[in-house]
Amino acid sequence: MMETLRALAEPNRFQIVELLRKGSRPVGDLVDRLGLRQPQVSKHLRVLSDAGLVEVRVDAQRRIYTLRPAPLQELQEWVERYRQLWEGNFQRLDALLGQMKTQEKKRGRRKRQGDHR
Amino acid sequence: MMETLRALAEPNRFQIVELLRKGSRPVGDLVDRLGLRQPQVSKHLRVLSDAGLVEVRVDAQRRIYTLRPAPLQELQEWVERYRQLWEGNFQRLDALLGQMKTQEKKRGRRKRQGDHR
DNA sequence: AAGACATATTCTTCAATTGGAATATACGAT
DNA sequence: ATCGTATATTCCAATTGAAGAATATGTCTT
Repeated sequence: MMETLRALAEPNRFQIVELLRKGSRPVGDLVDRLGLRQPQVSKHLRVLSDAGLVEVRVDAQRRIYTLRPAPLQELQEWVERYRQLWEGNFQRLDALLGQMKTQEKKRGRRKRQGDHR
Repeated sequence: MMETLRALAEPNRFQIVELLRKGSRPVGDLVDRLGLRQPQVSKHLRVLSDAGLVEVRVDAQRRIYTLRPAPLQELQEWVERYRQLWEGNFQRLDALLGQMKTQEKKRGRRKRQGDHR
C-alpha cells in the first residue's frame, strides 16, 4: 500500500499509469506521449514494476507494459473504508473524550520517547 | 489529486490519516500515538492541511485536527475508474495496434524533444 | 504578571529522489 | 558480422524531503 502510494505520487509515473489504463503499451510509445527521455521512462517503469503496479511482456526488442490490477484494487479497498466520511453520519467526538482521559499518562510517555534517540 | 497522493505517500502522514479516520484528535494525542516528536507531527499536519486532507479547529491551546472528505472522495473516484482492470473483461490490444501506426512519426517527435532542454 | 502547556516555525543537516548523459544489452534486419 | 532499433542501467549533479534541535507564539492557571 505504502509502496503503491509512493509510486503513484510522482507526476510522470501517475501519467504512465493513466496511459496504461487504456491498454498496454511499449516503452517507446510512452516516451512519445509523455515527452520524457527514454531512460527516465524506463526508470519510472522500474519503480512502478517494483511496486507491482505494472508487468512486462517481452515482444522482440519491445517491452510491453501492462497495468496489474492488484495494487489498485487494494487502494480502492483502502479508500473505501473512508466512505463514512462523506456519507454524512460521522461523529467526531469520541476521540476527543478519549483524549481527555489519557491526559495524565502523557508526561510518562513523552519521557520514554526522549531516550528514544 | 497529485497533492493528495504525495501527502499520503509518507508513512507517518498515512498513519495520521488512519488515526483521524476514527475521529478528530488534538496534536498531542497524535504525538503520543505515533511516537514522533511534536514538531514533526506539526509539520506533517501542515502538509496534510496544505493538501486539504485535514482541517483545524481551535480549542484553547489545543488544535483539533479533522479529516476532510473531499480529497479522499476524489481519490476514491479516481481509482474507481480502474475498476475494469479487475472486473475481468479488459482488452489490452487496442493500444498495441495504435502503436504500430504511430511508428513512422517517431523519429520526428524524438527530434523535437531533443531541443526541448 | 509568571510560569506551564500546546502547538507552530525556523534552521540545519542528511538521505532519498530525480533528471541528464553516457553506455550497455539484446534483438532484428541486411 | 554489422548496423539500427528498443530498452535498461550506471554514474553524476541538483533537488527535494524529512528529522533534529532550538525557538517562537499563544493560551491557561494561579
